[in-house]
Amino acid sequence: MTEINNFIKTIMEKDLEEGRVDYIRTRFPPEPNAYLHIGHARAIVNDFELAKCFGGTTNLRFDDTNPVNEGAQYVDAIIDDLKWLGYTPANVFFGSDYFEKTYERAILLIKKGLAYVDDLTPEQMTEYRGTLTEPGKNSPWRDRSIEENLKLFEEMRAGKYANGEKTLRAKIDMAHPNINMRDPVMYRILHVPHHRQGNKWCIYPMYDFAHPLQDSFEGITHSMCSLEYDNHRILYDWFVEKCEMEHVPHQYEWGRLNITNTIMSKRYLRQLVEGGYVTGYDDPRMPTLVGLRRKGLTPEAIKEFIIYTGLSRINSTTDANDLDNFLREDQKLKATRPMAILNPLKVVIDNYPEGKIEYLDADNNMENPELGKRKIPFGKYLYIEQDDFIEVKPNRKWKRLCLGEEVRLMHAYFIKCESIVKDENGNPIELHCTYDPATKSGSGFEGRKPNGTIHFVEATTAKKAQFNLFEPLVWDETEETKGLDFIERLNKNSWNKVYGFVEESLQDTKPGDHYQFIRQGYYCTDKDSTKDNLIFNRTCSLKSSF
RNA sequence: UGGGGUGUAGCCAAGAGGUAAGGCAACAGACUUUGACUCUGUCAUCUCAGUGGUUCGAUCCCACUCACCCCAGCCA
Repeated sequence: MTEINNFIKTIMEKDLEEGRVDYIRTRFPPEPNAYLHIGHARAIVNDFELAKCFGGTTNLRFDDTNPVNEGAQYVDAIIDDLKWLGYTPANVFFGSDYFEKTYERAILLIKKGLAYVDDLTPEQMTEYRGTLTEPGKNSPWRDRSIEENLKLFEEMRAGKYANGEKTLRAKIDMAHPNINMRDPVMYRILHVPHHRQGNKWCIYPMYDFAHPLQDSFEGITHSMCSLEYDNHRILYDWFVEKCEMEHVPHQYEWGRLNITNTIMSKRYLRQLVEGGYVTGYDDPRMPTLVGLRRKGLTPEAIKEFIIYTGLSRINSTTDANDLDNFLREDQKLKATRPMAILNPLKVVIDNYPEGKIEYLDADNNMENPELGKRKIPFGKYLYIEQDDFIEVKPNRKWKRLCLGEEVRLMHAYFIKCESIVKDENGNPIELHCTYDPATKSGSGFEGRKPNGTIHFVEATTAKKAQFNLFEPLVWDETEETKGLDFIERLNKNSWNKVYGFVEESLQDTKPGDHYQFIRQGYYCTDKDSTKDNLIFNRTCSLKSSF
């Protein structure tokens, strides 16, 4: 795997060299309220890989300081995604496990006169905060005595007040040019049960207060987050200092990853699912990790994509095709390469005996002999791809079949096109060819060079399959598609469903298998559910001409 | 029009005063049991958003300008 290298790594190296830290510890802190997507994967890969570079460790910490919308089902899903990606956290922690310790630091702040209980309503608080260009003004409750604040805060915890009635605020500066410093709320009252704490708490710490303390409790050295938190770093450092944290963590920000034509926000992803536009969070079209997994992406491909695509403080937009490129690269030597014909053109080998079927040896992957061989049938009647034939050779570059020319059928023989049967519109519907037995694959024949190599499927043994993005592979055994009359173009108005002929060997797919179709796309079988999914994705194709 | 962040090729991304890495894509060619893969070559030179300045020398330092992103939740 490619070694990671980016500006955060440089920071870590210097911190180590110059003695600011003597170890590296990172954390991945998802809020358990959504499924992870490719954007999270970038954080995960960087958090883990960067720590790994220096022999450090990474914690998984669920940032569950807001019980609204958070749930245990997401916790399991996130752990599962991490496992799938191949990462094992040094520890699995929950922000809520620190509630008591966090509370103690809040008391400390109150005692130092740096926090106060405020009675302002949410509307008033907005009003008092000022605007981007005008300073805010002090709350009338800002100067309560330490004793009163202590008492009130205890009462807040004890459940004496209703939701929204009071907050605990840091006493910083209502005129600060950075709005985050205008007495940010540290605790709000929420009479909502917590997925782990139950009804133990009715006050919950805000992210800005909880996160730096959590990082400190865990001895995190480098706390990475996205650029939008840049404005919060000043507050992060303020809490670490004023709460007298023994360990001082530091926050670093990087730009978010965007992908062309890909929706990444939780809100829109939820709309896609709830609106029924997709079949669920694991729909192969979703950028979620569970979706990409069903689509056939491998953890290796995702990691390489993330590492190669780099990291900076720019919010970048990467081409969606890159992900497919890395999948192709990853599977190049791992996947077997069966043959399938999507737009069949009938071929009759005139000099081949009627009724004879011979089985030829075919490498599962020409570039990797370790994947073994399989037997593929060859006979008088074949299908080739319509795109692989043109009557008159258009130029020297044309390396496929045309009238009077000879090509190699992959794993089989040279064939030469002798004549064409056309329909009333002049389109070819059947080719008559001859084959040369001397050119059998593996025979070492080198007498002459063919005009390219194309793939094929033996017509009488091939299975008609429905390549469907959303459903398990469907074998179609209906009579009308079995015979040789199946020549119509089935796929013209279909973008998510494609029919085609697949070689026999593909009927024995096993869960976890990946297949790479020559020039067509990918087939993967779901590793866990034993569901088969044929992923026909033209952007995955090995040829740009598709 | 307050504060913060960012501008390097079609897309990512290094370089942090000494004469613009690398990857993807693209293009050209070689090879090939598919044109994929592999290999070779090309691809920023009135060049690093722009304009001035400092300097022997500036993408890098300074000043100003422009563009884009983030911030006014008791969300994270």
